Amino acid sequence: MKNAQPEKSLSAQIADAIRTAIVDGRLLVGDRLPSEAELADQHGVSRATVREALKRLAAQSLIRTERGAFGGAFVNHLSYEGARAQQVTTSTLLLGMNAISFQVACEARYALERSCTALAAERRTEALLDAMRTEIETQSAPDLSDESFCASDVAFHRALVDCAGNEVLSYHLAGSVEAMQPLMNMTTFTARSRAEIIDLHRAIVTGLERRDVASVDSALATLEAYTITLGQSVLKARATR
Amino acid sequence: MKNAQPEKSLSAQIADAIRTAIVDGRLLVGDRLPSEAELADQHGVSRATVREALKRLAAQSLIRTERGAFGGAFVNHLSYEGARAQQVTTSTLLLGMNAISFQVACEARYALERSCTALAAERRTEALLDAMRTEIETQSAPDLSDESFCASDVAFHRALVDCAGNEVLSYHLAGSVEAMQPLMNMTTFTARSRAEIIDLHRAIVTGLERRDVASVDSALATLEAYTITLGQSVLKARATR
DNA sequence: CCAAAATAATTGTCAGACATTTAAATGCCT
DNA sequence: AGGCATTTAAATGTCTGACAATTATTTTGG
Repeated sequence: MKNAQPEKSLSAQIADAIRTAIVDGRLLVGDRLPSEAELADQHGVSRATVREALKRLAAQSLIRTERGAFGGAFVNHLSYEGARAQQVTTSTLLLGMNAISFQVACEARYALERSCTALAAERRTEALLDAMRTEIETQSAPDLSDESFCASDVAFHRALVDCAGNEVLSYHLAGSVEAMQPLMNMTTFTARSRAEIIDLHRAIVTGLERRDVASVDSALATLEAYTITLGQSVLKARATR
Repeated sequence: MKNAQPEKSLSAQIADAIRTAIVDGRLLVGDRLPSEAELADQHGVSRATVREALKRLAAQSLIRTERGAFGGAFVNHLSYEGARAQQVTTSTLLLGMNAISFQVACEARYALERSCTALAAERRTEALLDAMRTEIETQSAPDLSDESFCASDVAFHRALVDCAGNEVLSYHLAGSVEAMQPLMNMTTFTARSRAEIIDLHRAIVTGLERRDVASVDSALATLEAYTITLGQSVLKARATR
């Protein structure tokens, strides 16, 4: 295995070195890196170059910097929330830049979401079911804006994946589903289609209450099919306009 | 909604401004940003500060820089590969830092992977089935190292998710599954356990050939259960040592 | 003993310089 | 006119040295 790119910038090389040290565990969460001046000495470069390297790492949330005496750069604790937020921005950008068809995105979204149904039916808690019921209430308000409806929809599905009681699964699913939300939001919702969606949400909650995996799964499948037809009719309307 | 942190560093503020411009579509893929000197003028800061901002964006693969006349910073095209690589490093770090139990990770991994079975059975191609058969051959070599066995295992599962024929789904699943690989690799494989795993891989391929969703799904479920027992026995062996 | 002030360490920012890279413009020779 | 070598200009990459701002610690004064 050869070195591939010996012509990378110094700041990138230094960032890579530190990143590797963190990933390999030579630097642990909370550890303080040497000061910028020391790092500059160690690597034989100027402080400006070290700073650019540190900014790269900060952009990935791998480190944070604190000012003042005994400040410096510290290895960050990466939280689920932080990691998810990063994943969402990356995925959202990816989908936005690659002209994904609505149907493909929709298929992926529901395929992913359905991976939690079995666990969710088994482990759902009253608290999460209540959260889902509350969102259904919200969605039923007649004068709700499209944005608010979508936001509540996201919250509903978020609660659904949390029902699986597996934080790793929640992290991946919430990130994937949320990243696709901008594509999902292409559709505008009529009162008729909202009613349809809310009915399916009710079916999901009922299925979870009864621990009936099949009915939850089929409600999600119906929701997927319905969302795709909604999307297609929106596209058709735009084409003939 | 208030501004939360008006005391963010200038380089972070400038990075945010440019990032927002990219995400909002005011800067398109391939567009060239103003030169560092121009950006410094526009924002009323020094070139060093602008450079730190640009390095932050480069770390997220949002831009790339080219040297020379008519070089500069260009908005990047985010590829599936690039996005997946970023997702894997973030997720790997997250899991490594949060002391995830083997069982929880395993459960999440297989739950996610099973989300592609229905589509995979429907759409599998001969090319991908062949790729999976080839990996099974590789895994059957008696003098294979544990690392090579794991690598082939990843390739096998990668081909499986690709069978679903949905690039968005492949992206999310491949990233999620790959991120959990380090945790999966805790286990060491005896000849006996390898044979067991290979048998299940064969069952998966056979199921896909016959477009038999249920048998693929049950093979994955068995594989999950077997992997968990393997992990537990490894833990037990370590505890009593 | 406590509070205020000085101190020191460290990051954040700036200004200017030089090195390096690269595409385009120029000039020269055939 | 056309092709090849050279020069030029625009840009990023790096270095140096300085100062500002922040903050934990130490010192000082009452």
